[in-house]
Amino acid sequence: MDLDDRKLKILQAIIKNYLETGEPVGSRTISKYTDLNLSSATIRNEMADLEELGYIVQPHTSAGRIPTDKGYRLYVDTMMQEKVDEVNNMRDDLLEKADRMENLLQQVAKMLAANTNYATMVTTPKYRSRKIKFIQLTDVDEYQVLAVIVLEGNIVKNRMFKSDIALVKEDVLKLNLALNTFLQGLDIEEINIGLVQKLKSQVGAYQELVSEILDAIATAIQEEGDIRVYTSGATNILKYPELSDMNKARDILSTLENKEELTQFVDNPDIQPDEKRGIQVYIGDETRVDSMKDCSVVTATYEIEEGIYGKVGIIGPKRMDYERVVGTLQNMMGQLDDIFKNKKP
Amino acid sequence: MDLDDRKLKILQAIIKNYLETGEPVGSRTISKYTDLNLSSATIRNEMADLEELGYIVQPHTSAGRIPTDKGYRLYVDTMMQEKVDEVNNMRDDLLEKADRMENLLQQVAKMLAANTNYATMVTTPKYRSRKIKFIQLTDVDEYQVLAVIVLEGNIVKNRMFKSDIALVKEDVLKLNLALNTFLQGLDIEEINIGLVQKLKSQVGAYQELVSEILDAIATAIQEEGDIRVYTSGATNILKYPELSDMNKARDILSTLENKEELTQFVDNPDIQPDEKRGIQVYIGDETRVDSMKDCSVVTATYEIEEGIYGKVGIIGPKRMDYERVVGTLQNMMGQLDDIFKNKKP
DNA sequence: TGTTAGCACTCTATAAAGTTGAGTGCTAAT
DNA sequence: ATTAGCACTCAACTTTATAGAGTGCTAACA
Repeated sequence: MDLDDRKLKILQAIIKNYLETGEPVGSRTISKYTDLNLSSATIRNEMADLEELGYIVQPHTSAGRIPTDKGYRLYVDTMMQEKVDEVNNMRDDLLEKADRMENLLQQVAKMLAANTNYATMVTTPKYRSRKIKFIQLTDVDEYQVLAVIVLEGNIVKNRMFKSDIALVKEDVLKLNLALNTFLQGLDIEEINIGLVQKLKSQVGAYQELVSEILDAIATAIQEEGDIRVYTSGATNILKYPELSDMNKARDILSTLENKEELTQFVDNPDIQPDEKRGIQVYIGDETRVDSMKDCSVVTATYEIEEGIYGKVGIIGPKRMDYERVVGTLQNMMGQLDDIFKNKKP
Repeated sequence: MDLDDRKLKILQAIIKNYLETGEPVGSRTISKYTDLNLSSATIRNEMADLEELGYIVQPHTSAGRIPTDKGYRLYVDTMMQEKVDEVNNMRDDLLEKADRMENLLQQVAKMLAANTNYATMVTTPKYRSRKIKFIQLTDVDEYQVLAVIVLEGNIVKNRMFKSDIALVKEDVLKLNLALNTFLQGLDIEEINIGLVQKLKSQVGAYQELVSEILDAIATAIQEEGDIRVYTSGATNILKYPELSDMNKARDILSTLENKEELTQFVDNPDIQPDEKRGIQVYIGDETRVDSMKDCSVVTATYEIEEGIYGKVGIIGPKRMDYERVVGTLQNMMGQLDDIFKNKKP
């Protein structure tokens, strides 16, 4: 027995219907609301076959059928016809409110959540190594100095330091110069003890301050390498009865609140032909997150420059409206591309 | 009929028991588990009185009693004996992980949530006006310039700008000087059109860049004035059956996710004698947040310097463990005080 | 006069039993 | 190969019964 055209059509009808209603779909429904013109009995026979093939199951003997993960997978891979979503003027809204990367990403999460009625996540882009572009020391007052650290890619960090000894303006300038000559263009791994010693030998009484600054630089680079995750619309999860079971809901919401587990969508082993903006669909267990075994996650990849990318994800029930979600995500990725391109005129 | 000592003791016993169990408390329970040595019948009589006085109610005829908001209020105001919570080594943990204000506050929210099993919120401190301490312009490359804006209180903001025309090093220096001479020490309201015109007349071809920078300064100051709210442990709400009703839970969680409504705890009209670190308890409707009518919120005030303060809040069911929460908060406020004091040696 | 034992009563929560209806699988006829 | 028809199943809902926690009231007691 194999999956002929009619079986495929019936399966599609079942899944479509289930996506809308969330209720098991019976043979009569399919018989009535498709143009196949088959009686419910025939549909029943076909359904029995589809069940044997593993695409659908009955929650219990006398109920209709619901799709299995395998069924959803087939649907997503071959039967879905993407809807292009009219997320009009999203870009304008985005630009208006967000002048900085972090805001932008948070805004993206928010808009997607509002648009889809699912929970959303956005990860910060993942950089490989980051080199130091330059450091600028400024004396704020007699005992305080501000260090602005600019990394490759124009990532700016600033830290305030307190010195135990009163600062002399010329010393600060000298320190600045010393730091830059030693550190400019270096990566974090390249800052070794020898270098630190050499640097310290040149700064006289300010050794302690320099230590602090070096630490700060290290953590700054480190933390820039960390992936952060923004989420939005977590409570949308509660709109879907099949996820509103108190325990499931708590687990999912915790996962969304804690965020750690979400980073695992970034490094995905299954690489995918790229014509679809890196859109990936994880169904149920495919998410590899235990609390999300009743969810699906759709992720898309945005790239801010060659090889530096992050993920945008939509988290909803398995019966989420995949077409719309994929459409919305593709649209959003387009908007983001525009923004990132426009940023370098 | 008035609230004599015995009634008070019984009320206290009822509330204590209800805080623990969350179940209506019957006369027999009180008769057995207090040292009053009264029969359940007597307790019943007293309970009837307490009900008439409005401190307790029956959810239905044949059930025990639960405290009303008025009952809780009396308890919190007069009967509670604060437990000092041993939040040991919290400070070390805090300092270790958080080198910056924002991180610190987020960390505070997280630790409190972990410690109390309730949801928590922390607001950023509320500044009055902020004056510009100095601005520092640095050319990053030929077309880009970095502006570091330092506000009074050592708040540092940085923005990157693109210039349409190639930047000349000396021009950037001049621009820097001009900006500082005009803007240093000024508040946002003091930057008027006349001043802007004068400034622009001195910067030759860079008028557009200056406009952008001024805009950025304005939004930087503005956004520093905005109160942000961090929350943590939102899902703890779901641990309490009386809040786990799907609709209540959704509403509460949304409120916590959206955060806007939470800022209203910052500006509190009821001022309070300060020996208790500004701890306030809002019971049910007192929160003035509709979705939280079944919750209580306990807030404490931290002050980073004279007049500049923010709030830390714990959100839980009405039957939250007020003693412990107040204790924990007082403790935490102590730790924060230490940290802020140590910051200026 | 305050306290208490005792009893009838109330009402929720839980369990048990009954009912309904959507949906199935199988068989026999087309 | 398709379909009408029928017996069967099972979750979901409704109804009825039962248990028990708790009350209010009364009358007796110290």
